[in-house]
Amino acid sequence: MIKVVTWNVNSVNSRLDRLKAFLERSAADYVCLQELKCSDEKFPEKEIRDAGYHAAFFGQKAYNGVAVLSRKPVEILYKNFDDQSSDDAARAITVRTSDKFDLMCAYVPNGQAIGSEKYAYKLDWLKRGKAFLQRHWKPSDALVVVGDFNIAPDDRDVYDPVAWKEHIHCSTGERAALNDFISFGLIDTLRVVDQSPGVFSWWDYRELSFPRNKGLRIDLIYSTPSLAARCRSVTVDRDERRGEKPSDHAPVIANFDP
DNA sequence: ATGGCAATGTTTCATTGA
Repeated sequence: MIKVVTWNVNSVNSRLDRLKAFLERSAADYVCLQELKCSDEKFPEKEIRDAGYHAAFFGQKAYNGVAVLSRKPVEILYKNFDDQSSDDAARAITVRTSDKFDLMCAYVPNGQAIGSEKYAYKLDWLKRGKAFLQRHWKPSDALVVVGDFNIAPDDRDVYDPVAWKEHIHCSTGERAALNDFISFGLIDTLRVVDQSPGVFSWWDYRELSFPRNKGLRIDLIYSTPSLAARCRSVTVDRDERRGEKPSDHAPVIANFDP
């Protein structure tokens, strides 16, 4: 099996002990991280190497930052998108693996509030992301696109769809932008293997949201059809949300036939 | 309707997250 993980760690340095324990216990082949919250200089490259992983990273002071950790070395293809827009946020890194697929790790903008400047930036980011995919890949290629999309794809992915109706992460505009992004030719691997509602990947730190399972599924693993056909399971590691100093996101893990 | 929690840097508050 090829095990691919996406996890918003909410500061890689603050989560370093947990990350090392996760690598040990999951034995994942590829771990895509978002919200490193550190510059490249402060990325814990040595400790990750000591844990048996290579690291392709694209950091930023205080905010954002993405990385792909891997058992085998990868080739970095792109940081962010190779378009003409000016990006001051480190939100995407794409690598070529030696397992015959390319892998993009994305941290989609939060969007803050519907109608805000940041909301427009979020929709535009996804539009630029689709154009980026179209420039470099075809749906018949082997491509995995994972990350914190900051959008719950449909109401099964929301603990209280009525309360969240037309709120940030669930709005019609965001869902349309996400559907347009994946219309490149991407499939939500979780929905290949599991149709059930209530599979969440994020729970607010506040209000005892995790014990009450008041969550959202916003951390997603997409792939092109050839790989989706080889997807055998997609699970959320809820244990990672328990105990001392968890991230507010849990890792999402997909297993593909080799 | 509001805030509640956590991390970072601008640090004992402001900003951002979702």
